[in-house]
Amino acid sequence: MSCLLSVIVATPAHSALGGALSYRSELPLAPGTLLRVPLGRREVCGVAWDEAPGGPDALAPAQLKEILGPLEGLPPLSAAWRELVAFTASYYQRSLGEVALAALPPQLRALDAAQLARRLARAGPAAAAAPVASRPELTPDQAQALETIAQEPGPFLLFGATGSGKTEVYLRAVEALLAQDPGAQALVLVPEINLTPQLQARFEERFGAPEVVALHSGMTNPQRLRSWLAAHLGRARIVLGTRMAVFASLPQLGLIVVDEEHDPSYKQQEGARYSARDLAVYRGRLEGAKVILGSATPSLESWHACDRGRYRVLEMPTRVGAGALPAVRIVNMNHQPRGTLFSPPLLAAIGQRVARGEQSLVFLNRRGYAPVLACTACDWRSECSHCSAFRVYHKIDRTLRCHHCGFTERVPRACPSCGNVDIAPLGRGTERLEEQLAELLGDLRRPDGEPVRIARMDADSTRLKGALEQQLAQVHSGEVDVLVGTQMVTKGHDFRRITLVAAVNPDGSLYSSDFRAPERLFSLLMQAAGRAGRDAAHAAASEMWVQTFSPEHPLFGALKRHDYPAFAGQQLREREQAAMPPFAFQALLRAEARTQEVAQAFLQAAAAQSAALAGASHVVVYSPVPMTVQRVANVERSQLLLESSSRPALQAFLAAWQPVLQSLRMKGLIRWAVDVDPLVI
DNA sequence: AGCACGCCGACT
DNA sequence: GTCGGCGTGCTC
Repeated sequence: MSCLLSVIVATPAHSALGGALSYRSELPLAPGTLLRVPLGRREVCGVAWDEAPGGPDALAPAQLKEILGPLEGLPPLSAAWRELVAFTASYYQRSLGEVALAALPPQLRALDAAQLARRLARAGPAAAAAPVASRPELTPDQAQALETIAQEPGPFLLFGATGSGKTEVYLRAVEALLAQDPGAQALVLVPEINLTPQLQARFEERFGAPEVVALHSGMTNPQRLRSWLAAHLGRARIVLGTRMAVFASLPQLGLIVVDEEHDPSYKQQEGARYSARDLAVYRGRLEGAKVILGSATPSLESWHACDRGRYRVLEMPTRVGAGALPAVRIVNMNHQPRGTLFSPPLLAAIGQRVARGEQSLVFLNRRGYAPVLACTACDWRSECSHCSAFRVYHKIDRTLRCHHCGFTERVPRACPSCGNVDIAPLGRGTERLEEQLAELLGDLRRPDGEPVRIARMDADSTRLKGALEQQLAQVHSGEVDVLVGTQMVTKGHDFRRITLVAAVNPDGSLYSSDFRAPERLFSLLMQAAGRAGRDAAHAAASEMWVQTFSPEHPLFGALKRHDYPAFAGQQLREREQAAMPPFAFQALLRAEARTQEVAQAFLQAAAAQSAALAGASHVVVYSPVPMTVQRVANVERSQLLLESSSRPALQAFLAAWQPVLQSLRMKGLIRWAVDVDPLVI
């Protein structure tokens, strides 16, 4: 007598296969069991699901196929894990199977029974806990934060200045968890792959290497499977990873840390567009695990949640070791001659640092030599033929590269349009900044009499494997005097000798149409400022320089005082008046098509059929607008904004809208997707 | 998403 | 005469 089984498999949100499929099985299998099933002419991996088979659109039992069998030796995924997946699928408008299967290591699908058995055996028994290494004395701030974490349920927002020792709080919180229950597990999320090795080293040093595993997309498939199994079997105590790790199977989860919780990288930008930070909070509640969100510049969403008493804020305003935050100098570029790159006082300040053997960091959020190349005789610009964007001039290899689609060509000798040989770079990126800085500082000498050394660090210079580590080592060893870099250099790195940080041209984002631009810029500048004066011996003389044409902007006033609460308060008041997030809830319907007309027509049709849907009276449906970069790789993109003051109303609306969207078939439409709580509009 | 089937242009 | 383009449709 065979029984019926509900199984979810990896199907995209808008195929006809939305929910679970029914199969026959000789043996009853517990929900959460991983198994292999036939699907069409393929064999795919699936997960036994909770719902009873035989829904309204069920097939007759005789039409059902038999499962191929469970993945032997793997305990089922827990009810809490399944609930997290189910919530994610429903909240972000994707299919169960897509979310569940994307959350599992890819290699799990590829292994046969024998290979899996070998992997399971190799995962080995848990090693004995290593003795805890010596630990630094806690600051009063840290001790206070940890006491509150021990006593209250959370979630907590650890609002700690750069260098205030947030990592030590994470380490001690994990320590306390393991002291209370040696079998417990902790999940630690970081925004970027780059940041995992250094944090992993600190956790391994404290808890012993076998206790800690990493989980991020930079790992090979075998490595990922190994980490995943260690977590799933309860052998690893600490899982450290990027946003994808929020779905790690952790049967004994007791604590979740989200470091740099404000970082936009926590929002997945394709497939199910989830926010790992928001899901971490949800998961904590689901599993009774404490959640710590840490940041020096929290997201306004989290700050607002503290205002409303939903999160508990833990303040750590002082830097460890009496280091002071750098003095902020705002340079009014309106008083400089037109086209000035470095104002004389900034140049002098960098010169002084070089002479003293200290390091400076010059920050510009644009890689390449120049963002546009232009003909001086006609109106030719280095446009990309596949995208509505300019190709960036990279002088190093004399190429024009599109940063959206990757299209690369040699720089033409002469203007392709009129033949004029005089084509000139417009604007500047890190390559040009490095070159110009070398000219401006060329005569300077280090204390050892050697000429000044300037280095550049961005996605281009660190593309090769090991290059990032090598360049970081050069900075740490003092080989470099002035480091030019993009956003990449402002995150997390503990540069001990840097005493000056300069943002030469941060204005661009200030007047962008994105209402989150000031929040991001403030965070970026605070983060950058945090790179300076981390060594107490030089902290007093450390400076953060900002060159701007809008010195009166309130953002800079708050930055000068290192006053995040003032900035956040001002921004939240603006957002409240304008009824914007976090005072309103948004979703986007994005469409990609062969032509802009088709993309727009799809969105128009979707909007036209929305008025009668559940929740529609509480949802504002705006008009479709082309995306900022309208065409990428010859695909036209457009989007439709939805807004509501009620999250449940928006959710109900989106759920009711889904079948309508699926029924809209349009020639030339490539794909569409819903983005709930979008970060970029 | 895969993977089929199906119906129209340039090649051995 | 076939190889192959991607449009349409199905998968318990």
